[in-house]
Amino acid sequence: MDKLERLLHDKIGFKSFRTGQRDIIQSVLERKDVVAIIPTGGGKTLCYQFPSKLIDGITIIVSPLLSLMEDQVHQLRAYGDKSAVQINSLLSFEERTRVLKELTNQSMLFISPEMLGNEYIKKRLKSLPVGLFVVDEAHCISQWGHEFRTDYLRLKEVRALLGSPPCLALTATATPQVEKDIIMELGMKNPTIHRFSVNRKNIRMNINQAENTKEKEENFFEFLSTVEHPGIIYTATRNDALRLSEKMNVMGFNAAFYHGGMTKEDRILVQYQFLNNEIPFICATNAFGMGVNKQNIRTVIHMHLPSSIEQYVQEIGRAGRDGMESIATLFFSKEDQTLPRRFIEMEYPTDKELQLWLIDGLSFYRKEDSIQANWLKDFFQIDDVRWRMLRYYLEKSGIIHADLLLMNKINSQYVNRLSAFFMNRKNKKELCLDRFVKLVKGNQCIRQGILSYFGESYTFEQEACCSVCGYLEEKWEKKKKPIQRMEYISWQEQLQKMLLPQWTER
DNA sequence: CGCTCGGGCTATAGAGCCCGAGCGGTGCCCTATT
Repeated sequence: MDKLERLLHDKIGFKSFRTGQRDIIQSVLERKDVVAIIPTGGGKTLCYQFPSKLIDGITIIVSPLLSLMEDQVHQLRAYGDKSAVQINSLLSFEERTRVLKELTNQSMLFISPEMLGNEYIKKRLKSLPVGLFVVDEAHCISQWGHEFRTDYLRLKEVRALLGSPPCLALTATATPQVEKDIIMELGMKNPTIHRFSVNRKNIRMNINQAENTKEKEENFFEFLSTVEHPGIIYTATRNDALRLSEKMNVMGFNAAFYHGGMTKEDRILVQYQFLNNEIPFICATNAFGMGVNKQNIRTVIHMHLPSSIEQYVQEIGRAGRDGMESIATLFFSKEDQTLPRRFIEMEYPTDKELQLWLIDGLSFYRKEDSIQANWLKDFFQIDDVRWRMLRYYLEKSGIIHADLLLMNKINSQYVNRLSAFFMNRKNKKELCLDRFVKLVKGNQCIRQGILSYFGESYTFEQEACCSVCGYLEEKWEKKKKPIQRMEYISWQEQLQKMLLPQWTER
């Protein structure tokens, strides 16, 4: 046991580090900026929990989801670490005030990027010594920051405001391109990169091609009777998640559904039941997964096309965290491409819209110096997500300042530049999708394709790899345990059983 | 882009077809408090 391990034992109670942890922690303790790409289940939490005990000042951990923060804080508490707190919308005003007041006694603060935009909170944090700035699930910066959650792109400013403390970015999946993006958007200087392979040897990958959607679904149900649970089935739409889970129940596979349109309570309930092995299958949109800390997921099925290889790897990575053999299968038919393409399209305003909003719409007010920025949104009824993105870029260019849209700064050249910028972003996303489609349709080894996308080479031997290399070996066939189908009970019958037991007994 | 849904038409009294409109995913935070 060396010095660092002794400290680990004293402070946390662990005897040794897992692969990669030591190097990452060492770099953090040397006060370097660090990017760590470490596979799911690799013990990311320790990489900031342990340093937070050793360095002066508080450690701020930026986290993308409320449930993730809750989970982290609870887990730390469960292991006896009471020095972690969180600030988010789940707290009442009084609670938030109290937490902010007592921050000096804490070593870790979990917070959302949006909350870090709050002036009062920034002011309070600025008055504290900040020892380490951590961004958990840092691929969100690249995946969400530029369009969907632009507060991710403001983290650089926040970090500078806090006196540029050393920064640690953690993620399980980052291509070299995403890694660059993270470094730039966090304003890191000469960061140390710790990159571990994204390969998950215990996950076999399978792609099933069908002629059309109907055939795809038939293939899916045929396949379903051969897989092990627990399993996640990803669908493109909320409606599909619901429909498929109903159909699965009729076929005797007990399944629930999950998507972002459900109430918070329902989502928590379903997730809880799945975590506790009360439901073997869950049909979900991509709302489900991040932060779902379940070790024994055996199967991840895609009934749609994720929009990039990263996204796919993130989602299949939820299988087999216990290291046991698991399977990921993607069912594909050519129609599946249209929806992700549409989603990419929908994120950005068209040239026509930009012209209408920023040139034609404002021509009326040319004599004024400025107008309220939100006038644009309200007048043209721009949807929330696109407005927030547009607003971010208008603020970045100084066209919106202190809630005011400055008339003299806007002209058609600017609008053309903005539109070219959006076009460029859109093209990039389309290329990511194209690359994935090529992988899905092609006859190259899937694992090799994925690894090369992440800048890795595939040099090792894998017993059973993917549907191209032939994972459906006899050995694997023998190992499978077919699942027990449940007797289908309609919700009407279930309700009757609960409310009128005497009826069902009769 | 491609599906689903609803309205309207036809041609006959209930149903079938066509066409256009609308929709499709991810999460923080919320008009403000200290």
